[in-house]
Amino acid sequence: MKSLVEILTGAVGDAFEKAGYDRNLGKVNVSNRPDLCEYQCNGAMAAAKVYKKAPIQIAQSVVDVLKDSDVFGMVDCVAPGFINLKVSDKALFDYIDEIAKDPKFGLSKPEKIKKIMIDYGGPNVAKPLHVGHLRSAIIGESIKRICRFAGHEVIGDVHLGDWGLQMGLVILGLQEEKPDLVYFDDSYTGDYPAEAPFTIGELENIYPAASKKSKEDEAFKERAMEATKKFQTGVRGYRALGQQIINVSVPDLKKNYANINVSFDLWKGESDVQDRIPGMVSYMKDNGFAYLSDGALVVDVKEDKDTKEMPPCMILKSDGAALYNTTDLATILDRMETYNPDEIIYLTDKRQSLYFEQVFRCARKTKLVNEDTKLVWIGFGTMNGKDGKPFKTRDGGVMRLENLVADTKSEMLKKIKEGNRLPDEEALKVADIVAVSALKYGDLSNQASKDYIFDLDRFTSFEGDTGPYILYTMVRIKSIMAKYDQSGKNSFEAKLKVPVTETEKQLMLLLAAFNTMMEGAVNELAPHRVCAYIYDVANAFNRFYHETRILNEEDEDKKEGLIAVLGLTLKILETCIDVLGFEAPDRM
RNA sequence: GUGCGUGUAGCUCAGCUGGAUAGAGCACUUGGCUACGGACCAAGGUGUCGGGAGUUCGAAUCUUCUCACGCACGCCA
Repeated sequence: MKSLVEILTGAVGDAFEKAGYDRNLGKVNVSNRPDLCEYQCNGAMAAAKVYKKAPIQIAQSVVDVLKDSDVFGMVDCVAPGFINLKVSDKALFDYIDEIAKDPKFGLSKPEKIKKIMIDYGGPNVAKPLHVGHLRSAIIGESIKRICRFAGHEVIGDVHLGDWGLQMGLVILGLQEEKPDLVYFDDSYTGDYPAEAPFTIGELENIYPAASKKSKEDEAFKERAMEATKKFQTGVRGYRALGQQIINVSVPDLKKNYANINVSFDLWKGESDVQDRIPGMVSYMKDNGFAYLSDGALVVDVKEDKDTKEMPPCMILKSDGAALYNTTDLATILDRMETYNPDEIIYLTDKRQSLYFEQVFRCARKTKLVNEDTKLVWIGFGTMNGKDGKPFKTRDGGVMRLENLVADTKSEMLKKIKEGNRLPDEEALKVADIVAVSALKYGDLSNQASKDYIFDLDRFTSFEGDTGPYILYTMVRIKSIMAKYDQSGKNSFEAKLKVPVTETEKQLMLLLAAFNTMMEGAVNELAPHRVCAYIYDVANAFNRFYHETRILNEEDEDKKEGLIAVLGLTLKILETCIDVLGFEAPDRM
């Protein structure tokens, strides 16, 4: 369905044409001078040069044609050639009435439904999630939901780090502690126990201890690398242990992600594609893509138009071992063969920019991907503390994600209890929900590519541009609608009416722009646009609410119209926060 | 050295891809509760848009030069 600005653009385009000018000059935008008009068209100024006429004359002749249009409630032209417009109440009502009936509120289906894979999360098994994993999870989850809302087929893959040195460290650490385990007995040929030889709690201690030791003790480090190699080359006991590490880690990871409303469709990892590496490597060699350079196997990815240095993409280290690139390329191969997606989106720290450019070029050059499969990389900035440096715990360590979430939740609980509106048990549940909104909104309202400052006080505040403020507004709407229903009516059946006040119209104009906003968010994969939008909607609603008596409105017909606006506002806000990855409680 | 990114109000951030007087929030001041949730609303002032030059009717936005900071540049991920 056409957006409101498209409809208005059509009408103004017609007018340009009727007045004897190119209809493409009729592009209408939301006004940046709300004191003067709701929409504006600047085409007359662009036309001036082409038609060698004063822009104000052109604008005037277009305005003369538009005067009769019932789409506009006001048309005006101002020097040097702005065309100022207000949509008519009736036209706005007709439009909003239509989008209210559409589950997607007027967002058109995509021209082509794409199969999109999103690679985000990227946790390592055996290592607890830390704050560095937060942005990938939050932004990736939102982009997944945005694409899905748009109508695409979306698969989210966590892409576990389950193949690197951390596996060897844990295995060795465990061996030091429990050398008698059957996994370390090379002569053992029977089945390994179904139960893991460690709990998640123990696992979380083993890794940091082993990691620390490997930094201090060179011999230990070498043994860890050896253990890693034994694991990677498939020594039975080591493989079985590796599997146990995954078995114990994954449920814990799922729990932690669930805590912040993040979930994945696929729990594949680096280990799943190892079988593909030998074939892929010989394919690259056989077809002349890969060659030896300083002992390492590389593929050149430099292009003629490059102005910068572009090192080759390394496929194998000089000792013949696989590395990150190898696994990522094999993963692309696997995804193409298993899912054949139209698009693969990666979310990583922005410092990996060059790396992904190399990998993507290599995948293209070696034809691991189809020509029409898009590879998209989204690099996000660092989450910093108030001092502007990467976020740390008070004593300078790496903050575990679990602790960050817990801190946010307890801060939220404190604030909710200050409000003293809810019984303790409910307060606890609500605090969790609101805390997630605080955390996610605080992150998503910034542009992903930029660094941002994590400020717990600000994010958990009920005032200003925050998640809790948005939720507060929604809770308020719910409360009014519930009261309306108590009088025996059904708020969801209330019918929209032509707006009666200016603030109501302003709110409706914003609701009508949902589809335009969402289209932009989809095209740009930009959750922060959704945040900016709901903040505007919440503000417009609160302004409207403040000066409008709703339940006390005596004219039942008017009251029904007002309730219907509330209902639509709520539904649109709910849709928006859902794509952002959080939800609203009924009370708070 | 090469490349990429960032620089907008005291602080945290927007700025719809070239439009009118550059906007929000926080903080600060003031006003509004017999009100549907006052966790709200209204009002108040704050800017060399890092700097210079250019492109044109018009630049925070495009080009170029320059400064500051951050990041990345073959066997880590």
